[in-house]
Formats: sequence, structure tokens, C-alpha cells
Amino acid sequence: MRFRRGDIRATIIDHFYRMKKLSDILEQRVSQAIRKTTGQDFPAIVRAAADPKFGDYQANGIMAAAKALRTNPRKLAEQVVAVLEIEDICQTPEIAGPGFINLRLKDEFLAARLLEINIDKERLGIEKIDTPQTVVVDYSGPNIAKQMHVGHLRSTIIGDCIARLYEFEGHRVIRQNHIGDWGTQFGMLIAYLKKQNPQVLQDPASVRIADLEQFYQDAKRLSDNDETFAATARAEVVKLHNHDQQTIGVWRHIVEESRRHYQPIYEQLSVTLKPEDERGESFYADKLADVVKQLREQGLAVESEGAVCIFPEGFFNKEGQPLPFIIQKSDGAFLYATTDLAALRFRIDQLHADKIIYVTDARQAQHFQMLFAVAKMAGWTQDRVELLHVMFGTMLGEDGKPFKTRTGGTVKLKELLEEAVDRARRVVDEKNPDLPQEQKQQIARAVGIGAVKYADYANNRNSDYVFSFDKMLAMEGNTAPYMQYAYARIKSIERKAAGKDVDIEGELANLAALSFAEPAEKELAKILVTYDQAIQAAAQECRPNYLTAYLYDLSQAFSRFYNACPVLQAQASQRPLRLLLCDLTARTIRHGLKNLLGIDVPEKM
RNA sequence: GCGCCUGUAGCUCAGUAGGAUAGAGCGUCGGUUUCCUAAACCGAAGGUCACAGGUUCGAAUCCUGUCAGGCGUACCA
Repeated sequence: MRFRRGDIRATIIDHFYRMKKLSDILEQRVSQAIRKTTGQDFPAIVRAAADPKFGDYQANGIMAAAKALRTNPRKLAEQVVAVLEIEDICQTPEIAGPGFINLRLKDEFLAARLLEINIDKERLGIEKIDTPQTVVVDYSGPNIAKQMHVGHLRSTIIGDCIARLYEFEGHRVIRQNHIGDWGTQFGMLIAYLKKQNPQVLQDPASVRIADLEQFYQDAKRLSDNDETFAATARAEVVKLHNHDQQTIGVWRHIVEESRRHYQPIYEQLSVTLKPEDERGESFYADKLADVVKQLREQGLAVESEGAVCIFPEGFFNKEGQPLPFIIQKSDGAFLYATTDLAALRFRIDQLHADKIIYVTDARQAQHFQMLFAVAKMAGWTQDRVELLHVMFGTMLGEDGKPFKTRTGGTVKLKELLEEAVDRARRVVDEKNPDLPQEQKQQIARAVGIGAVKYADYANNRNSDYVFSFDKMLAMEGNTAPYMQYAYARIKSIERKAAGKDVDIEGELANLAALSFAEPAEKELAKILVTYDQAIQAAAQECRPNYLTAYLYDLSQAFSRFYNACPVLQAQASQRPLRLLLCDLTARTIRHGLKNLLGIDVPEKM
């Protein structure tokens, strides 16, 4: 964002705080005033006001400071306000209650901020972070040779949002799709494929596995019932581990076939994972022995009941005995704990991660606690690398039990998404029957898929949540369609402008002084300038619901504004501001939904 | 037994280093359309924030204990 000399905006905006978050500026100003008054540092604790009658922001830190200094809080507040330099941003601060400082934004400041955001077409005035880190995000991790089911949804989309958030903040994000592409079940699958389709050996690419689920089940049934076949399967496992060329060829084919099944689902979900982000269990297979060797040499890993174990402090089993983190079974085989250790070491040593985020369900919490403890014991993190388990609850059906089909089977992700699109399509057909077929289908996809994703994001990820098509596809409430609708209404205004002789581009290009006439305008403006805070909070806590809550607030404020303030018919003096508010709202919703949540925003709906 | 997660309006859920009178949506009741998409907007009713103590100017939020549900707890992932 650059200002030309003489530009009115440059005179309005003080370069000192340009681009910084409003909440940070206020925090800094009030903290400075407290320091000036008391000679000591106390946090100002500036927050959005609890009630509109208290203004827009309130500083809560005075009471604590007064307490520490054993002085009267209201008196301290008066002294702080006396030296508080904030007249470029706020009206005269007020002191209220036991010692709150209430701040009310000046119209000129809000207007200047809006203009500033308007100039930045890519990032809406949001700066990249000062100190970028290398952040590894481990998410999705589907099993090869099985269809993706609802159990994979949350990790896949929550992880994707976190990756997008960190990337937008300016960090170097490395996505890692830790696919389950190795293990004993592959012996069975390879043996089965060789048996059913011998031509796979000559030309692996010629064989298609139409239904992965069926393929897996058939192979398993044969393995369970046919001892000869089971022996062949075991032999294939050995061949696989020895990198037998023929067996590896068939294995690779199975992996590629699986990818052809799940990659389209990623695309349908607008999940940013690419094949090159895959680094599955097979990648670490030849590094496992070394992990065990190193941990043994360090004296951390010891044999117990025939298995190689590490006993991190503070973990106990049912008998109250130390709980082992088993890295090699008594039969010599390695486990997922071993693979996770190898992956963790790789991410630190080879990917140079500063932070590693694992997005998996809450049931694995203890596993990751132990994994992180072991990594620390082994000295891998060097008190430098941050390890984070971002956990989430289970998806439940409307009966409150884990989400299953009527017959009790797992719900396939593909079918779930198809149903969401079908349901959305029915609504589009009803509400907007005259649109072309193709556009209706495109809207149905955006609304249906968006609804499923958004419903997941909007929930506090720690809780289990009840999956309901009816709720997520509703136009009322905190749903994707509600926000998409707000966006579509703005786009509709833009389309109608020409017919009413309104030159939007011209009016937006010549914006200068703006003044707020209606409360709804200012309310919307106040929310628009806090988008940066919402993003920061969501990224910092890895909680997409902070972002969805913001987008919902914004959309609600827009709907009120839309209802109260005509745009195209507005007086010439008022129209530029309203056009600007519409444009910024549309761009913010679009950025939040599409760029950060991966949810499409149709122009019409 | 131990550990983790959860417990907020009839239902589904928010509540972002402890802040003023705890918020939405659904459902219920009532209102708004010569006007840019009513898939919308406005209003009303509805709460012992599971319970009991504690910490302090102030607790849904922090601490301790209790109760309830879910999950995990030695060779699955």
C-alpha cells in the first residue's frame, strides 16, 4: 500500500500506526499512558466494548494496575486519560464503573481505515507477519485402498484452514499428508490384485480398481478364509519390505489408484493438498530401524516384556505402572509410534520446522503427548521447535451417536458431499428456477459443499458436533449460505448499478472525505476494520470458528445495513460511502470464505 | 484406578491472556415488502453458566473437590 504525495489519505493516516491492528494501536497507546503516569509497565487490556453504551473499545487494565500500586482505580484512570494521546483515533475517553476507560472511535479515523483497506486489493490492508516461521501442518492422512469416510473430514478441512491461515499471515507452510500407504495389509492387497488381475504384473496402469472399498473387503475376506492365500499375502509383505521390484510395482499401482479416488475429493472440497504434499508411512519405512537404534544408544529406549519401549514421565497404565511408548514390537515389527518419531525427526532435521501442527481427533491426545515427550527427551526439539496437537471431537448423527449410515456402516465422504449438493440443488431450483442449468449446478456445489465445511469450521473443534443437513443448509444463522447470500446481494447491486446510471468505479476511485449518516453504516464499518484481529486470533489458537464468528458478525451487520440503507438510490453525498461499504464487505466475505476457508462464493444464488 | 475432552436457554452451539446487564440460530409469539435478491430484517419471551468450596475490586472463564457423559490407558492407527 503506497500513498502518493498530496493524497488526502496520506494526510489522514499517520504513518506510525498505518497497517497495524487497531486493537494493538489502542493497547499500545493506553499502555504508554499508564507507563507515563505510573512509571511502570502494566497491560492496558483493551477489548471490544461489552455494550455499545460503553463505546467501541474499553481498557480494563487500570483496575489491576491500581491494585498493584495500592491506589484508587478511578483516580488512576483519570491520570492516565489526562496523558493519553489518542485524539487522532478516538473521541474524548470516558471513565466509567470501577475504572474502565471507554473509547469511542472517531468517524474520520474509521473512514480513513476503510480507505486504507480499499487500496489494498490483495490483502485488505493486512500486513504480513514480521518474523515468519517454517510451519509443518500434518493433516488428512487417508488410508490407501480404502475410501475416505466422514472420519477423515474434520482433519482434512480443519488442517487445510490452519495451513491457509498461517500462509496468509506470511509463514512458510509445509503441508504434509501422512497417508497410510504401508503395513501388513498391503501384502494381502498385492496378493489379491496379482491373483485377480495377473496382467497387473506386465502393465500395472492397465488395471483399474473401480471400487476401492469392495476391493479391500474382498481381499480381506479371501485372506481370512483361505489359508493358502493368507500365506501368499504374508510372503508379499516380506517382498514388499525387501523392495522386490515386482511387488513394489503392484504396490505403487495400488497407491496411485487410491490417489485417483481421493484427489478428486480434495478438489471438490477445495482442499489445497497436492500429491507432492504426500509423505506417507512408506517414506519413513527405511528410517525406522535407525530411530530405534538412536534411542537405544541414548539409553532412552529399553526392552520390556520383549518390546522396545520408552517410558516418559507422568504416564501410567491401569495398574499404576509406567506406561510405555512402544517403538518396536516383540516380533520385531515397528509401529505407528516409530513412524511418527521418524517423521518428527525428518520434519525438524530436513524440513527445518519451527512449529509442527498435528491435526487429528482427540482420541490420539495421549499418543501425541507421549510422542512429544519422547522427542524432547531425545533432544530433537532443542527447546526451539514447537509441537502442537490440534485435536477435534467426533462427528455425531442427529441421534447423538457417532455418525453412521442407517445400517450402521461408515458414511462415505463422497456420498455425503453428493447428498449435500443434491439438497442445495433442490433449494436453488425452488428459489431461482430461471437460472441456466449449469449455473444452478455450480451454485448448488458452492452452497452444498460450503455448508458442510462451514458447519464444521463454525463449531468449537474441541467438542463433538451433531451433523445435520437441515441446519447447515439453513439460510438463517451462522451458516455458509447466509454469508454467500450476503455476498450475492452485493454482487446484485453492482450488476444493477449501470442500469441506474451509477458509476461504481468512478465513485470509488474518487473517494475523499466520508461521513456516516446512519448507525448501520458505522456499525458495519467498525466490524470491517477488525478483520485482521479475527484472522490473528483464529491462527494463533488454530480455531477456525473465530474466523467464522467474525464472518457471521460481518454478514449480520451487512444485512442490517442493507435493510436500512438504500445504496443505488442514496443521495449523491451518501452513495460513495455505501458503495465502499458494500465493496469492502463483499471482498472481506470473499477473502474469508474462499481464501481462508476454501468455500466458493457464487455471484448469484 | 489414572489421564484427556465435554457439561452454558426447550434443542444445536458461541463466549478469543478474569471485566460492566452471559450471546446467536432453531423452535414459540408478534411485526416489516409501491424500494438494490423476504434465502432477509426488527421485536418479545426464555439462564442457579452441572454442583460445592476457594482465589479477588470483579469468575462461565483461574484453583480444589464432587457428579454426569465421551474417549484413551503395553505391543491397532
